[in-house]
Amino acid sequence: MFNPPNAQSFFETVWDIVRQIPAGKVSSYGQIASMIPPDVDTEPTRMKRLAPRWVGTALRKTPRGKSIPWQRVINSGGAISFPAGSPQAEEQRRLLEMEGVCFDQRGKVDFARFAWDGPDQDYLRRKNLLPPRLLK
DNA sequence: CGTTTGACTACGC
DNA sequence: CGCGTAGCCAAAC
Repeated sequence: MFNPPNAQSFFETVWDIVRQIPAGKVSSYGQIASMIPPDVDTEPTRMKRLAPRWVGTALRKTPRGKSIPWQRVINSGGAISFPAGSPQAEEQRRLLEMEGVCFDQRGKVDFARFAWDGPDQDYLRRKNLLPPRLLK
């Protein structure tokens, strides 16, 4: 997906994309990853399962105080990826509910209602990004 | 400097 | 459906 020298720019790309997600909507690690062009050296098939994990890595290093809505990224199953009951999971859920995002009884978000469509075309072109894969 | 640890996902039971 | 797991490799210890 990216070589060590590119890690920082990859992280910043992730943070910038996450900043585009409006309140009340959610994205997934995989959806963010699907917008970032792969390295020319890397096999597309191989990066497929790799990329979302790096999005998680990038998000773990999210700088505080830069108003990045990290809480709006959840996993492909519609659930929060922090361990259930952990302080971080509860914080994320609280922030999302405050924005109007609902969780069902199993703790999942309905993508049909709350999935983010991705940034506008202009942003994609400006940043040289790919159209995101749509969330189910 | 070797080992462990992930804010993931697709896929097979 | 839900659950377990392989793949992956830079960070964090």
